[in-house]
Amino acid sequence: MKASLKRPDTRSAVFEAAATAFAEHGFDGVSVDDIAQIAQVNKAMIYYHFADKLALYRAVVGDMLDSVGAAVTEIAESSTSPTDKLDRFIDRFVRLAETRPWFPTLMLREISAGAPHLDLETFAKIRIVFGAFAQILAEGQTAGVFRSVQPMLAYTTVIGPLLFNVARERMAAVPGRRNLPMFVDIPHADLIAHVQLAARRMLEPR
Amino acid sequence: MKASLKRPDTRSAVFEAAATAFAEHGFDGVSVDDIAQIAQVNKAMIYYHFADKLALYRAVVGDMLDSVGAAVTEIAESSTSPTDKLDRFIDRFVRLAETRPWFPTLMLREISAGAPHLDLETFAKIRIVFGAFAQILAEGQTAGVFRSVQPMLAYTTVIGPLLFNVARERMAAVPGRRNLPMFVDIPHADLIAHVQLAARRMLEPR
DNA sequence: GTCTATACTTCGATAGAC
DNA sequence: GTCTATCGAAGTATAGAC
Repeated sequence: MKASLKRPDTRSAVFEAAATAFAEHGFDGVSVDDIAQIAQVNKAMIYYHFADKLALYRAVVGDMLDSVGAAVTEIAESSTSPTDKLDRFIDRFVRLAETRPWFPTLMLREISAGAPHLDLETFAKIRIVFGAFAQILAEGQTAGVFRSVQPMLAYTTVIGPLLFNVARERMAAVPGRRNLPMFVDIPHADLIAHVQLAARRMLEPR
Repeated sequence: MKASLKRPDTRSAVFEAAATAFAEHGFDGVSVDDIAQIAQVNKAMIYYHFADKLALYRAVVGDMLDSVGAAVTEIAESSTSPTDKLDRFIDRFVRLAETRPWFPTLMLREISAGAPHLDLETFAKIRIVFGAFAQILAEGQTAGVFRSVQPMLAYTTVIGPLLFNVARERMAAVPGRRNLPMFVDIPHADLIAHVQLAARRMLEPR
């Protein structure tokens, strides 16, 4: 008995192929033909499951942001000290980036370009991530363990170094650059410890 | 008497048009036709002055890096305290970004993409910028006013937030996003003061 | 749901006249 | 140095058979 010609997982095959390809080469750098080839799917099927290239892209970004938002919200609402929550926020961010390497890469590319492919719906998801951070910050300020800072400046100080390091690792991945002193290998444990320390000192009340 | 048909400034017109356009839309997002139109120059003239699109791009990036490298090297070699040099490094970086808005934007885009358009010659210029920072750091460590840190981690902590904020400002520039809480206006003076404070605290020996 | 074929557009680059 | 015209490749999207 022959198996059904239907492939119920066509959509997810397209989805995963798009996620990795977009992260690697950006929105403009990936053609729909590329995605079809990676997913082992006919190109017309992509247009059957998604309205167009942009809708597919937004689906990928939105899905990632939902995961990250849920993860950091859980940390913000857990029952430890604000300082510990901050440490865990940083740690979780780096660990998520290890599990889904395309997530920080894709987001970094997008925001560096001025986020031309994101709509307000996507920004609402981003806001949840920032909101979790701001919640931790406010809790610490109320408790008197954090000083008063503009939340976005504090967020910038934490996320900026993490994203910059993602970019550094990506640049180092190109053959022939490994020996450049800029691209020394920095273990993620060191990165996490350093950002945690810098964040804690930044927020110390004096 | 008719003026000469020659336009000795054709090359620089192309150069400036390319700089702003590449920063705004990235390498792939700008066509040679676009540059020709902005510069009010015939497209074939671009290929007369530059080998190809990539060579033009690298010329733009290289020129910017030369300027920044010279500026920060001057600071590193000046005769003030390491702490003051660090403050001035941060201040100068933001001020240069104001004078030539396309510089940080373009660099951020490029490194976010994994720097696929940069060659080793360009990395040598980048290294000069990082080298100036590392020199300030080492001087402070020798003097005992800075703690021991991996230079690239320290650099990341300073540059990361600055570049992240550039991206934030660019995203906020799109109509309809201004009212989003993520995109509150942060005066550059506040940004500078905040990063200076965070950097100083990060490097405090304890 | 799946595939082939193709219409339509944009882009990088060059040939060759002046 | 300057310009016109154009080639050839690549990309998005759709029409329409099965």
